[in-house]
Amino acid sequence: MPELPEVETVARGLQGSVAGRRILSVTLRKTDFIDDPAAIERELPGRQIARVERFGKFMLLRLASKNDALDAAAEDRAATSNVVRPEAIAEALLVHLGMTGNLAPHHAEQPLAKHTHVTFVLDDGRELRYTDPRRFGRMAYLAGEMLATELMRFGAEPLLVTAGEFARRIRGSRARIKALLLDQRVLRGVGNIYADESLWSAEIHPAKPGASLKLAEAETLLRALQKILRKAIRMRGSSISDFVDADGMEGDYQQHHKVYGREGEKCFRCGARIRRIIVAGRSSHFCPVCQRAPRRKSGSRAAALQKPRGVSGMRRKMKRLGRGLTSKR
DNA sequence: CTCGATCCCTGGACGC
DNA sequence: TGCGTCCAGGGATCGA
Repeated sequence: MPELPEVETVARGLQGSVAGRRILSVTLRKTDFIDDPAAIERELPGRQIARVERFGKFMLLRLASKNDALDAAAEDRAATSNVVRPEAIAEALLVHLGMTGNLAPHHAEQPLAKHTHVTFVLDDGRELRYTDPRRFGRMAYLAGEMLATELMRFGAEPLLVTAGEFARRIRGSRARIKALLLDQRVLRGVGNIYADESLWSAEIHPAKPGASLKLAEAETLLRALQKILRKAIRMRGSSISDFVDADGMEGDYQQHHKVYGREGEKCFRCGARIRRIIVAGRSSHFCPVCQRAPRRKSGSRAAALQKPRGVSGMRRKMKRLGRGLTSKR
């Protein structure tokens, strides 16, 4: 399932293989995952793909402006900047791979794979094809204000966000940390695998409320997440279902998963059996020993089992965390 | 604000 | 071999 490292891998592959190519024509088949199919049929033919970037779990196929040739100098400037300049993303095709999406170039003679819903004929004899059996993906042509507005819905880039900003976003919410990591308005790009892996690394229980994390815990979690994401990118992502990149290659990071998909197996750190529970509506894999359950609520039972609690002071935890809010917005 | 439930969708795993 | 059933999961949406 494509998350940040997988999408980054695909985007890099496409940047190398189709950037600079011109789209000659478009063929749509199933379109129920496309925002505005007519817009794609109307706007894409004749357009040049200037660059392919990742934005959270989205790929952004930036289109060269209609008339001008690619301005190499301008492209270089934009590529080395962390700031997304509005004029540099005036028009783009957004592609979200969902669970089973795949976007990759093929020779035109190659037979269409099953579930091929979109075909972009390129100017070099190849076709950029989008396949997606489950159609949980999404595709949209967006320009100008519409594009800017859409991108503003998302939170910070996990690899760029500062520890302070991350801590502010996490600790300002009472939602559980797992839910916060998956919330694309908080961070863009983190999915179930890397959320579980980073929580295990940081030894934080997935059901722990974000507001209950110490500042140091939040920093540890971010560093763990970033380290894992970088390593996963280096290994071209995780291929757990049938993920392959734009070259048809599988990733290798699934071999390094510590908890994801390891229910019942031994924790690499302490030997306890990895458990799987549902948090935020998603499977959450964790070590019940390394990642202690938060007190109160259903977690109280586990806490009581592990530590017979002091006799009387059963609920001295009235701290109430003075509502650090002011998180604006 | 946060939660759970529900829906979308298909292939793969599993049981008989 | 061939069903039928359950499940996975990102994200939108809705009611609580």
